[in-house]
Amino acid sequence: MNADLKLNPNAYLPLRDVVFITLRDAILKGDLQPGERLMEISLAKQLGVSRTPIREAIRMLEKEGLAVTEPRRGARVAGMTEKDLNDVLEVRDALDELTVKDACERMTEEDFEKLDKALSEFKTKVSEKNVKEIVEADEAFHNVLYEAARNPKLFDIVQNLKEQMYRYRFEYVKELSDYSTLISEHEQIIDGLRYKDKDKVVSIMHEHLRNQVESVRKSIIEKNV
Amino acid sequence: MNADLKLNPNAYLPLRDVVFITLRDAILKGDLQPGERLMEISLAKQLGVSRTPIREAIRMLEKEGLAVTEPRRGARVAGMTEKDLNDVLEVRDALDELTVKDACERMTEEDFEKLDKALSEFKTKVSEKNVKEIVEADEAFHNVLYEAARNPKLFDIVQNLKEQMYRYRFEYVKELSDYSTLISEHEQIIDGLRYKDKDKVVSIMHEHLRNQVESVRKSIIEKNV
DNA sequence: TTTTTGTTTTTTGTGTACAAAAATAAAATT
DNA sequence: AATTTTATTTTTGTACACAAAAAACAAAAA
Repeated sequence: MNADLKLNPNAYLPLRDVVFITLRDAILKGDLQPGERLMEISLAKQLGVSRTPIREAIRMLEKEGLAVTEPRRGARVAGMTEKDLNDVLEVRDALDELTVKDACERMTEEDFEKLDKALSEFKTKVSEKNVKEIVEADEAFHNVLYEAARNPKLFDIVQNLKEQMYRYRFEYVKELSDYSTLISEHEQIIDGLRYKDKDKVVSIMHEHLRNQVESVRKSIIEKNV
Repeated sequence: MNADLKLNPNAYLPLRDVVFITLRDAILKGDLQPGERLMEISLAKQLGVSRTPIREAIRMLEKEGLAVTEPRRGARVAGMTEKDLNDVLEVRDALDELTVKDACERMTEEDFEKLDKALSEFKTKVSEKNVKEIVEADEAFHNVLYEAARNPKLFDIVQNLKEQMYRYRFEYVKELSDYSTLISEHEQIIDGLRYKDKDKVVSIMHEHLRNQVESVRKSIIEKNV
């Protein structure tokens, strides 16, 4: 029943961090399913560590919204309702707007190079039609923007929001029959940034996310029934 | 040197949570200053608990951005640069916009009653000219909005951002010679919400925050020199 | 005086033991 | 058979012990 977990052997990090990363990845990959219990002794045995680092990792997962604990009843992998997902997407939309506004003002030539590179990489992956790689390339593209915004607080929050909906990251790509709109939107974003046309970039960005929202929403309804 | 901490005796909560709340409050109140070390044994002794709950609390503080830890060197109370504060305020501005947009659509009659009440309370406190109470009333007013937005994810993030700049919460009020603009802005927000005039509410909200930003920025420059 | 080196102390990292609470299973009662 | 009661087991909550790393200090050398 339990996916057999293996410690991500990042030496030089305290055990709690290694455990945290291991558990987080297991949750994100779906090896640990929503609702599944996170039992200290069992996890400790599986990972070959004591309970102490497990507990600390659980506290961290809690704060990241990936685990929920009831006192005296232990922790579980956090689940997501459709409402939760909507809430997250709403916030993300607002922060994506901020991101591109900031990026408009702060993009360097180096950032543009990265962005161009990310776009051509994205096009390549699209032509190869491998969903997983398309998604990764899409994320890479957007991560360039998040970094170009040069606001670490913003960056952290967005990363966390992405984490919370990581399970659904394939859905919006899986659904599409052709990816030309996706590519065109990316191109338009770059264009808008080049000409520092905030209004344009913002509106494309919103449109870009709205498309995702619909497909993800459909899939979560299926999954939760 | 160290403020003597006392356990916030919230029975029925696990010790780690009690410790967490105690430490968080101490940091927010300034009893624990930025940069100050959070030493496990010392804290454990002061609070009369063992190191285990202390460690878990520290992990939680870390994730909330209130503490920073270096491996093998322990944790410190997180500090804030001017850049950090700007970053936080930028995000808050974006989320305040989302908040009032949501509130516009979702406000119930009950919410309006709460808001009216909060406003008149605010006016009372202003007339009494007690800065601390004015700030609290102001926060209460805004919290009504955050709740009226009915987006718990948004709510949590905003609360965390507020926490990070808690130290500076007095500054924008202290600076003002008269509070009439503050009151008028609150009134205009209510008006805009009543008529569901999103654009109006959003622009007032931005203006409202911009005023704060300036005073807070001034004060942080002073404090950090 | 300044730098270097070695020793001691402090502090964190990790594991384990024991107590208390909750969940589960088994027995007893209706 | 259904329900309550009582053991039993599991699991968390908390404390403590020991090892290892880092910091602080002191003594010796330049």
